[in-house]
Amino acid sequence: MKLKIYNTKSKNKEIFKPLDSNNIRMYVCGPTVYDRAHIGNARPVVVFDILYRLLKYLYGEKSVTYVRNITDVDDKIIAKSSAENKSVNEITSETIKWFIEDNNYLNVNKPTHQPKATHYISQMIAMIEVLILKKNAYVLEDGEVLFSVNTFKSYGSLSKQNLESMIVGNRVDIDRRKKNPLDFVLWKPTSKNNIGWDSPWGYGRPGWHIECSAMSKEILGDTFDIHGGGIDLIFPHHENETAQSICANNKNSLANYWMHNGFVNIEGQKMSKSLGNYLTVEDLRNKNIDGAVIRFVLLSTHYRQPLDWTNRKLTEAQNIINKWFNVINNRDLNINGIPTNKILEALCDDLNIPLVITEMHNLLKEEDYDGFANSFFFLGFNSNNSIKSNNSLDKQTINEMVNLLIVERQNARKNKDYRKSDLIRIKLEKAGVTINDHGNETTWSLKPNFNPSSLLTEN
RNA sequence: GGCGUGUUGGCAGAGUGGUGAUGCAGCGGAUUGCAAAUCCGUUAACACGUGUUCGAUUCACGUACACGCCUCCA
Repeated sequence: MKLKIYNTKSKNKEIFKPLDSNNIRMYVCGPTVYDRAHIGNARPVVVFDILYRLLKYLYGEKSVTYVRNITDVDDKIIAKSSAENKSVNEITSETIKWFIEDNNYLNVNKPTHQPKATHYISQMIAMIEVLILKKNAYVLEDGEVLFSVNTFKSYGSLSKQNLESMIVGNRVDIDRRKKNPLDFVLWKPTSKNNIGWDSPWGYGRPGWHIECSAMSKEILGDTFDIHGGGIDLIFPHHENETAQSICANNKNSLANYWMHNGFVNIEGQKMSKSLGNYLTVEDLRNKNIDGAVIRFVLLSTHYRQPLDWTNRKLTEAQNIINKWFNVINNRDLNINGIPTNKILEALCDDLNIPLVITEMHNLLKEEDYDGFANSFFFLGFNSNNSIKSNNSLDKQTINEMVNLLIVERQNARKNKDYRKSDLIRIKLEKAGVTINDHGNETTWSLKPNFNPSSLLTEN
């Protein structure tokens, strides 16, 4: 089966041809760690998790290297550290911990490498030195190093911009010291009491773009297969990154395929702290919304389109995941981890996950429960949490508690004490337990928002 | 001003040059003590205009509207 990927570079869907099919290399821009991850951060994490799973399936578990970096030096981090009177390291290590917890909650596979920028300072310095030597960069009097955009003739080719119109655009800062207003920072001088490192140009810290160039080179090599990230990164971040890497490495290309995911809106509006519609993964966890439900919503719109996060969608997703859980939990299944062909075909068509979801519905209609379950696990909907994470009760205790109430209700029904049986049902429903009566038999299942605490209270 | 994306039924959301997905909601039915869940059936759409074509929602051009990027941002 051939994987097709929409390549930002060519603006076309292309058949994916790896540089080396025994060593597929993918780099995705990860978080700047200064705050809790919002659902906009979670989208690329989940989308590229699916791609990672797919690549491993197509080329072999050990043939895929997936790098997702962590930016742990940056103005926002420094601002937060001084605002909260904590060290940069305290801020970043705490945020990284949150990020990992959120990812686990969403059942995201761990990338092969999660390099931190601060661990690659010497590689960045080395790369900047090469760029200066090759006259692609220049040093200002105060020790600031800038990349010279004019020295790279393909500058703008990834984002389809041309230099003149960008400069005409009114928002480029006019720094007279720059040879071209678009020249960007490689190394930024700073005072000794700030976080920084010694360099040939004095004490300072790296510019934003150079870290990805240095880390991808170190871990994946000069040229690799796939580079991903949010659509907003196309310009300037990825444009600058390619420019640096191509110049420093003397290669034609940094990544062969560039993939960009669309933004997340909330109820039709851009998410922002000032609008008060800022939604983090943690917020959803606190509401007991299952990771699989969040995952479902994030995947229910094609990754290149904008995704509108709405309450209505969340409810729909909850119902679907609930139904899927029931299928998985109430059957003997043959699990081999292999999704069906139609699911794979949809995934291979530039990750058409909405179509994948349609196929999941079809599998249930066709009563192909094994195919369904294997696809379900492949897509990572086998979340974790409904029982474990939101309480200290173990599965057995919950079973006993629920079964006790079920028996009580059945007895009430036999005695035609429907008032009592209805009360028990309502109580269970409130706790997130769904009752299914089939003739004389009653089965039950847990909803994604199962919360046993109300089972413990008396009526 | 430049670059880019989108406009599909009540809502969400794929896709296709000819047989008009899928989910939710709606409607009709089965089942049920009542529900829920489940199952069966069913209504309903392709922004507008011109062109290409035997035939366009699907291709081309234009118009309108919406959104994103060009500054930190996933």
